[in-house]
Amino acid sequence: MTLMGGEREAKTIIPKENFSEWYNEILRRAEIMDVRYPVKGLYVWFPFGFKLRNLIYSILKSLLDVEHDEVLFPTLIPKTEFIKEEKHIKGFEDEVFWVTRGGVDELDVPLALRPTSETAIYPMFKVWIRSHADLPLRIYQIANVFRYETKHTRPLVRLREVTSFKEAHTAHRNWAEAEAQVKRAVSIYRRFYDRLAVPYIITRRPDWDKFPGAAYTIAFDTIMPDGRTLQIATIHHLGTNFARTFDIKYEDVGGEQKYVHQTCYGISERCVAAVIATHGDSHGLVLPPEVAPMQIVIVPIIFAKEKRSRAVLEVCRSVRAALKSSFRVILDESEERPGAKFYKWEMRGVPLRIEIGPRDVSRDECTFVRRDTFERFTVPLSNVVGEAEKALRDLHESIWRRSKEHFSSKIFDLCGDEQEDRIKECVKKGVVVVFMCRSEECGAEVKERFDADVLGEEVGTCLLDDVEEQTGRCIICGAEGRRTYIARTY
RNA sequence: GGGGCUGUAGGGUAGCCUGGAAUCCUACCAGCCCGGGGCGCUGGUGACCGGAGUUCAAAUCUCCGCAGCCCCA
Repeated sequence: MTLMGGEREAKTIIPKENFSEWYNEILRRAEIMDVRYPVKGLYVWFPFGFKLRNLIYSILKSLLDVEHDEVLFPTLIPKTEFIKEEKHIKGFEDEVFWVTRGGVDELDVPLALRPTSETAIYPMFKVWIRSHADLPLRIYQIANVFRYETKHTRPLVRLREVTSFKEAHTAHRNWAEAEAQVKRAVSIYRRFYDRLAVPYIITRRPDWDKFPGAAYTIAFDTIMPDGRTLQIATIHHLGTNFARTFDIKYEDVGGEQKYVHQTCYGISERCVAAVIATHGDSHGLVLPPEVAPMQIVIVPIIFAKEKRSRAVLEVCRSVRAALKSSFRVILDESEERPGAKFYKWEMRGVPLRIEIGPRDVSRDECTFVRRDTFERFTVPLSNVVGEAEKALRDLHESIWRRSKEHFSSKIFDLCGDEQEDRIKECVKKGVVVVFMCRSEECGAEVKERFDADVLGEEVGTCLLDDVEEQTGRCIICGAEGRRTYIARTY
């Protein structure tokens, strides 16, 4: 290794240790988002990034389409509707963009750019829902929503315009049926993140941190490489809070008018950030094959003076033809040298690279290289399709296994053995589980003492489906507490 | 909410203090040479965040705006 080569490598490989810097570099170099748009908190999807987004969202849609109907509501909400639900408006008033003028005229009723769509959708629910036969009503939309964030905005994570907010809204006959829907939503989100191989913690958010207007909130969080958590999904049981505000009633079997019980649940493009952050490495993206815009790249190894080069290209093309019906495959015939191509496609997270050169052709083989491990092996040309299927399946399994291992190494279960020093130490590295009561004061004290936010009471994780109810003494006040996750958050 | 710092080609930088208009790397384009991990060589395109002010002269000094980063609540 020459000095020049060493320096070059030091400059171009991106260490993941400095996560923030790594994240920004990857978004740019892998062409996910362009951050150069001249308004704070608004970013541009590059074509490649948008392909990734669409593949991820098509999984989400396919999971929802089973029992939800997709709809699309307007972006603008009249102030008169928006301010109806008192707690809801209180929760959002600081971060709403308002449209106050049409041309040069002041609007009679200002229009809010939706920060979320409850107040757009529920007036229509009132019109749509007449009887118990209309229930359950389950819809979702994928829409942009706006929040006037004043703090540090970040692409995909903290935005003024969330471009890809998937929000589902349901209405039911009673509390129990709505609660069953909450459970189904949890299950849908579990399956979604399982397919993305993104680990998660599911908690019930503390009352003081629930969705404004909700009865309670369930949330999914994942752990970023720096140990901070990222909220990647929320699910709310709304009870009859919004139904009362928007007068959403149905006639039950006995002819009585009753308020519906509602739920809503959402996922934003943070799910894309989670995929990137969870799997990426110093060479760039590592993507689960199901969502990789390019699943296989074929790199021909050609020698100008080599007679067999023509044969190499022909083999490459026939391999592409064989793979094309089952995979998103590209044959890179550009003029770059093979090494440059390797780096380029690694940055974009192509799960499988197939190298084909004279040596391979003469043996009726090709060379596979896996993106996650860089493992290199030859396979017979006669079975490329079968071997590729296997390689992609193996890759998914192994990144899922690895991300779960990494995830569990960042969770510190200190329940029943909560020494203050140990909590402090572990909070710096990841997520800590302790016994806590539900009071807001104790939550504030945890923030003060450990510089950690309360995620909430344990509901489950990607590692366990159901958790046993355990109680212990709250680490702050000593009252009865439950298993509670605390962490530094994004 | 309060305080500090920064903004120079697509990306990263030197120059700023001490005013005379721009350095290097990378990327990009053309050509030669190559091709199993970022080849090399030759030539070329491309920038002082926006506005106002001071000055004979502003990347450089002053003010406002916009954008970004860091620290404290």
